[in-house]
Formats: sequence, structure tokens, C-alpha cells
Amino acid sequence: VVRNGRAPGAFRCASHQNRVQSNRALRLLIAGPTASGKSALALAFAKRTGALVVNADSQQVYDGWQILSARPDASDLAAAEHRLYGHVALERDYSAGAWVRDCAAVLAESGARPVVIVGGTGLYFKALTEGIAPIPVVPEGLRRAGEAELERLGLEAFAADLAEADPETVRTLDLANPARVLRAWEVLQHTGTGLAAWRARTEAPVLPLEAARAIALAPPRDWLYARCEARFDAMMAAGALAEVPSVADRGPAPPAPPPAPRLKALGAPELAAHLAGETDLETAVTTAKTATRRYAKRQLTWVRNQMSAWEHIETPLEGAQAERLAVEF
RNA sequence: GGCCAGGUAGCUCAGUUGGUAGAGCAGCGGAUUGAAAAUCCGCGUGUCGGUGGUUCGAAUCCGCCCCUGGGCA
Repeated sequence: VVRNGRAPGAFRCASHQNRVQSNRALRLLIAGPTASGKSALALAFAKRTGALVVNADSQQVYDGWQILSARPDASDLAAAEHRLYGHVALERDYSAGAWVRDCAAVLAESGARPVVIVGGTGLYFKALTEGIAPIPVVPEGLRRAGEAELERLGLEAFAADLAEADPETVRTLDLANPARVLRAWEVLQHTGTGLAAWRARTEAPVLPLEAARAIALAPPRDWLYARCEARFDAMMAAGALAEVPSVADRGPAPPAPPPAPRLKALGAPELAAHLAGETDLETAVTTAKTATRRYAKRQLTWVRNQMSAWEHIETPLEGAQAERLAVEF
């Protein structure tokens, strides 16, 4: 497939591809914890090959946060073509399923051009490479109704009711986890079919792992934590605080009651609390850094246990190392 | 220098009439199929400031010493 208006680099890549694979374009997946250097690696690769950079990060899809979600900046965007960054309005609902559909569209459109999919959301990669059940989108109001019902009954009673209506799903459900219980409930309510039954109908993955080169970064803990903290300081220096009010003031449209504020970006709740006069700035920054470290830890757990079939890179990526590595791919 | 209040887990603190200690947070491990930067589960040995004593037994009572606050000279 030859596309119009390609950058010269793309031709180099096409020939590279011919050397490596006959009929399949290169798909590179880069996963790993926050602040591990994923984006720099992806960009280095894209610069070399003319690849399309596709986002696999659940916060960076939103158009709200720029600094706080560490979205690629203007110079990054100028250096390579990026997709699925900030393409969703903050007010809208988004999900792993929606992302897989968006990603499938980008892959289809990319043709023979190489693509690097990069991000920290393990669930997105899992859905992409292992498939996801074809469950219809659940209306937002229904979830709110479920939340209210759960609030009224308490988790135990709510889960007990669900167990009666959908025992098959409940057998494999973590009943202590309200988010999971609520999800099972809303799927049953909306479709009349249980979550377990839907999962049994999971379709073939959009991009099986075998069809891609999959890299998971798992750098040393101390190095990573130091990077997390330094990056948050850099975000503050870049004006993260000023970004908060404009994003916090948006949020779901009026019919939707208070919950679900899009204040989930790491550091956002803490900075918002400071702006509301609840904490001093130093406390806000400290707790925001803690939240970032805890997130990075969970991501390392995911990489270790859910991505065992991926190539792991356990050395820190610093300076020119990303460049060198990109040459290898 | 004398007085008062403290010194217990990395941090903030509980610890009831003496029976060798436990919460929150942090940290660590784990789960993860449409909120996933979300959500949930599990993990608690630490010279109880030091030392000497009383006692069968001391974080707990007594003596001395050290440190940190407060205020009195």
C-alpha cells in the first residue's frame, strides 16, 4: 500500500520492512510504568522509521490534561505523527472497548506503514492483544442508578441481589470490589445478558501478540521512583497548577450529578485540594508524588505478571540509550 | 540551673489497674475483560531513648543519664 504525502523517512521504513517481513507491516508495542521513558523510545523509533505513534494511555486520550498527563508536546508532535492523543472530549465517557475500536481504525488506516503503540494502560494492551467481549455501550445514567442503588443497599446486599440474578458471573467476581460488581450489574441491566456470558463471546483480538513486537519496560524501582518525582517537579515548573481550574471546571454536563469528575489524572485531586485551600502546596506535591509512585508500582506488577510473554527491558533508559534501542527495532 | 510535657514501626500516634505491642499512612506482594493514572485483596520484630534497680515477669513502677519541645529564672 502506497500512501500519498509520505515523509521521506517512510520510504526508508518501507524498505526496512521488506527486509524484515514480507507482507506484514511492523507493529511495535511499548508498555511500562509511568516515567519509564516509553514515549521517548517510541518517538526515537518513529523518527527513524516514519512510524505512526499511537497512544495507549487512558488519561492521555482526553483533551483536558496536557501537562499533568504528560502528553507529547508540540515539538514531539512535529517530529512524528501521533494518534489517539487528546482525541476525546473530557466530558465524554471512554473505555477500553472504545480504545480498541479507535486503535483498530488507526491500524486499518495505517496500511503498510509501521506503527508504534505506546502507553501505560495494561488493560488497553490486553484488550488489544487478547480480545474483548462485544458488549454494547452502557448508558451513563444507568451506572449512576447502579451507584445510587449500591449506596442504598450496601455492597454486600447489592452483590447478593446480583448473585441471584447472575450467579454465573458472580462466581468469578471480586465481590469486595465495588467497581467490578457495578460493572457486572450494569451489563446485566442493560443487555439482559450476564457479563460472564458476554466474555464467553470474546472476539478474536485486533492485534494478537504474535503479530507484533511487544516490549515491556521494567526499570529498577529506585531509578523509576526518582524519575517519577523529578517529572512531577518538572510538571509543576511547567505550570501544572494553572492547568487544574480550567479542567476541573469542565466535567460532565448538568444532568450528571457530582461524581465522575474528570480529576483522575495523577496529581489532579491533590492540586485541586490545594487550590480549594484544604492543603498547603508542599503537602499537595508530596502526596501527588506518592500517588505517582504507587501507580508505577501497580504498573510494574502488571508488567511482571500480565505481560510475561512480552520482551522485558529491565535497564534504565537514559540519554542516548533510547536512540540505540530504537535502531534495533 | 530548676519546672512541665514528650521520646513506641520509615512517618503520625494508640497502648486500658505490670503479663515482652497495634492502628492509619508509607513501603512490599497480588488481582486486573469497557471508570484501569480507576478499583480491590494480602503482608506489622520494632534495641518501646539509654542504663541500673524493684518484680516470677517492665513500654508500663523507681533512680540516674541522654535527646526534643514549652515556658520559669
